[in-house]
Amino acid sequence: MAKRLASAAPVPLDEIDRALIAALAEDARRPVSELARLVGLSAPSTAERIRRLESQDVIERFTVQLDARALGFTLQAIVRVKPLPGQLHLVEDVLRRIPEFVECDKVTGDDCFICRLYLHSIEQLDEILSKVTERAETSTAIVKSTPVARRLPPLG
Amino acid sequence: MAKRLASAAPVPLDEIDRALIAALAEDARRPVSELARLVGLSAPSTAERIRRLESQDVIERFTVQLDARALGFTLQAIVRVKPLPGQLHLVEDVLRRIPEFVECDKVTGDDCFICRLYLHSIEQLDEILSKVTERAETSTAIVKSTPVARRLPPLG
DNA sequence: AATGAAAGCTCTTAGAC
DNA sequence: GTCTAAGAGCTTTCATT
Repeated sequence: MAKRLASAAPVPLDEIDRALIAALAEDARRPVSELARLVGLSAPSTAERIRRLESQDVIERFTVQLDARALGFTLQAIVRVKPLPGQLHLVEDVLRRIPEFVECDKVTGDDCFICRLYLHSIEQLDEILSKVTERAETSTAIVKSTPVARRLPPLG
Repeated sequence: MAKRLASAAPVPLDEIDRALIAALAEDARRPVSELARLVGLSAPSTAERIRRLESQDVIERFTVQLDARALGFTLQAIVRVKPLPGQLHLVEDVLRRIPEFVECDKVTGDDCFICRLYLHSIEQLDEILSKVTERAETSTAIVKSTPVARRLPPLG
């Protein structure tokens, strides 16, 4: 399965590709036969399109989206992390190793990292951030609601 | 399929549930028979566990993770958005309607919204933010790398 | 690239522990 | 809550257009 170069031009998608991706985004476990009906192709063609989208790296993977609340994570926070001088790599390692940080980006500007943190309670915030504050300044915002939950970007 | 109450106690997961979720997170399209082998149960029991995790809302959905770069989104930005007085609801609507905002949280503190924005080019940043800046102050950080890509929270 | 038909798997249901 | 067994349904292969 030939891997696409990171620098290559965008993969062009047709209407059927877009419909297929939308159907898979809704429920990735739908049988190929059902997907085929939805996009108006035969099952073999549909299966081949899915394989093609995977080998072109348009589809990274099929995965499961969990509900943080059902798992007892009653709070979410967005934490901005600004490492103290000389602590950049250590801070990155610390963030990686704390599993409650479910997402973390290194960004331009004053705050070096922006991270999403899942919490069982507000008390847990201090507990977790204490592992970071020896090496970085942090600034925490508690999530009150999520007007846009993770969604697909525009496909065309 | 009885829906779980949002306020209910966390759903307790056993080792098999955790293995099953991990296997589905890696590849949500794996056949039940393969999942069954991986977790050491029969196919019918495995299928029933998946249904149970869905009806308990632990599993929100099975979905597809796309590669933004293969789609031509060469840049990602994190934008903090602080609505001007009286513009809060309108700003929220604007963010929702711009599909390049793939995620958006309303948070405590001075910046009301924190959003993730996919971009085809740096020129597109101004283009998109101009729809917001009439109604809000924005502060943009460009993503340089992603030390922690979206991952599962701790399950146990 | 897409299709239909058929072989081979996979899923689900049923019934029992 | 789990299992086996068997029928129903799905996926894949391949020859064809």
